[in-house]
Amino acid sequence: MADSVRAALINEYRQRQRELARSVVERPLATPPRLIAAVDVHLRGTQGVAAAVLCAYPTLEELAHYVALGQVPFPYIPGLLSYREAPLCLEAIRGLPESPDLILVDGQGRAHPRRAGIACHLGVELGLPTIGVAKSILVGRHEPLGDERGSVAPLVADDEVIGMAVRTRAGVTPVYVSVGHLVTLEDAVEWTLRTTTRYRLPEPSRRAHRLAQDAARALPSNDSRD
DNA sequence: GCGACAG
DNA sequence: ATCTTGTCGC
Repeated sequence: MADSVRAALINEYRQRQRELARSVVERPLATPPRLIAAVDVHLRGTQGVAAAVLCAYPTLEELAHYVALGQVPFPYIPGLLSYREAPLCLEAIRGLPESPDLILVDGQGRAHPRRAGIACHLGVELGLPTIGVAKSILVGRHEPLGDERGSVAPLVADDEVIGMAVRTRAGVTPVYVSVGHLVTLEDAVEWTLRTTTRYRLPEPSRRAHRLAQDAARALPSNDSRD
């Protein structure tokens, strides 16, 4: 397709994100979440696998999980990840036997060029509290943070605090936490730390990651068409 | 024009 | 993310 057409489509999606960003609600979690879920996606060619895991808090015991398979409908374009991964994530979360009180999402929430990362997208679509927990930065910068678990540093872009770099474990690269929907940034950091035990990522996220990875590996094989 | 760039 | 084994280090 012509580059000009592609550029016009990209602008359309960006505009949609600006609208989505206006629907995001940042407010304190009403009650402590008892059911905490996480979602993650693994890709194999044009096929995708999304896994949602439901855990109990505070035990972090796994109560249920659901795996959704399907074709991935959109290319990876930095800033437009939602359109690639959100449909399968929604299917996976909706497949859980109970609605979670909080969802941990692999990727950014507000820490996005238009303040509309995939955690915002899923939260608004589901009407549920979500937190973005990303392994790397999409936009923004931060000062160095302490070495101990629990150290934080504000992630700033356009003179605005859009998220927080959080050391979830001593001696490991921080994760980048931001509001998805129906939480505050303080809640987001608090619940990221509360669900993280001995690894860099929260336990529900790790389980979703492995589940999606295993399911993707078991998939037919190499169809990496364009 | 030159990088940066979630997963 | 994916293509992919071993290897360095606590």
